[in-house]
Amino acid sequence: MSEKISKSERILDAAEALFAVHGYDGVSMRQIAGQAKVDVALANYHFGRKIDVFNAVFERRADKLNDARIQALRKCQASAGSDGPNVEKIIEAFLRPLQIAQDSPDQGWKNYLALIAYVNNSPVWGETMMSSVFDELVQEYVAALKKALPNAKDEDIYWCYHNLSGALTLTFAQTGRIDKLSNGKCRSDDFATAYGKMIPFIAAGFNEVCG
Amino acid sequence: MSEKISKSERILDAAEALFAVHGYDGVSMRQIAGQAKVDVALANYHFGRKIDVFNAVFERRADKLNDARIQALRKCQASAGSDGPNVEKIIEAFLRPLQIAQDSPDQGWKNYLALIAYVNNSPVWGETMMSSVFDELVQEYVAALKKALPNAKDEDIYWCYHNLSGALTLTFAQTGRIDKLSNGKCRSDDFATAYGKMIPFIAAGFNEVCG
DNA sequence: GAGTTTATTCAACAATCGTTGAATACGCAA
DNA sequence: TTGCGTATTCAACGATTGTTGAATAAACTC
Repeated sequence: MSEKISKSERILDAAEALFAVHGYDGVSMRQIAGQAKVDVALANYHFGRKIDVFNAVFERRADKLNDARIQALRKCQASAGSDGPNVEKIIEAFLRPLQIAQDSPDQGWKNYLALIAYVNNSPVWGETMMSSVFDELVQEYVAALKKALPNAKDEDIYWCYHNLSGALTLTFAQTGRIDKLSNGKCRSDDFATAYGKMIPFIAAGFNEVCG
Repeated sequence: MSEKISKSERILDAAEALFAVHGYDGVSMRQIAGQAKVDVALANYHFGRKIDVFNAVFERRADKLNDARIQALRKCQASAGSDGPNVEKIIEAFLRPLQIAQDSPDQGWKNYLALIAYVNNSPVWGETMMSSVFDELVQEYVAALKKALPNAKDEDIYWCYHNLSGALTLTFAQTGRIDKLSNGKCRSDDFATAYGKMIPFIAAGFNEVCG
């Protein structure tokens, strides 16, 4: 028998998977409890209200993700000269840690990224939730990008980051649309390839607009 | 007194505005009816079930949008030589018709684009709904891009389109996140500027990956 | 203006929602 | 074993959900 997972974690796993697909309002506490094989009242007991379950899911993996990305940035800064890393290296540091979602045997990571996609695109949660958890990290990356693009205006950097964020978010969502469009040549869940194409694409965009 | 709007259109307007912000499950028939100042049962009478209201909203402006984009493509193809327009012209034709959402006095257009963002990022609706309404148009643009990028592999074109679609979708969503990140220097609802930065950004990405 | 179709409202249905207070089971210290 | 705090279940609450059949109003035809 493999190691046991506590019921409170099973609740978060179930909530993560369901919220990622159906959004906050598309999931009931009973669905979560059912999928976690737990009584309805237990989620309330452990986390409080439904919105608190949602927040708990959103924050659970945030630190690990932020740490991995910060370390990737530090590493590429360390191996660069005093001018700092170029745009492509910075984008790569931003994206590659996300492959944990594909490399990890834990399907929860993929669900988590899909949840981020839902939150980031939501007019309700997009600004507040994303900012509270990811802004510090993003501003570090923006600072690195400004150093790599000394002639850029601030607003240009942010618009380019906006494009990066959008492309990334759609990847997270794993909707299957590109699979259909490309008639199977591309696969939504193939993050490695997605990032491989995205890194030079985004870097070229930054250099064009901010160069 | 200005021209009257029929109750069934008021229902669609209300549904459009609400679905765009809260998604399918975050909106009740009673909210829609309330905002449209109409009885609860009327939406059922006119459109059928709740999901049919959703579909009706999604399809209402689709033809007009597709027509405008096809015409823009035809126009830029006509003014190009026999080699066809270059990437930047094609992307511009793809994006500029969307400015109707900003130029039109009808706020509904902005709501509609936000709804598209919701659908495109949804693992539930993303593949089926988007494909049924927009695939024909997209494949026309893909064909034009292939002609402009004769050395590109098919899958590269689709991955690049994926990046374009993601950046565009996040713009549609108008979440206000870039406003906060940039400390007010960029505004989520400023589509004209967003497209102005996006066109050279995306074109450079295509040329880099598919060139 | 009578008759008929369409549009709209009213009232109500069963089902599901989030949440809670009380009851029961469990885990561990003494 | 006794006690006690935590974890979990049970049963139920009022509120809201989508939907519908019947009743009423408006628009249109002849």
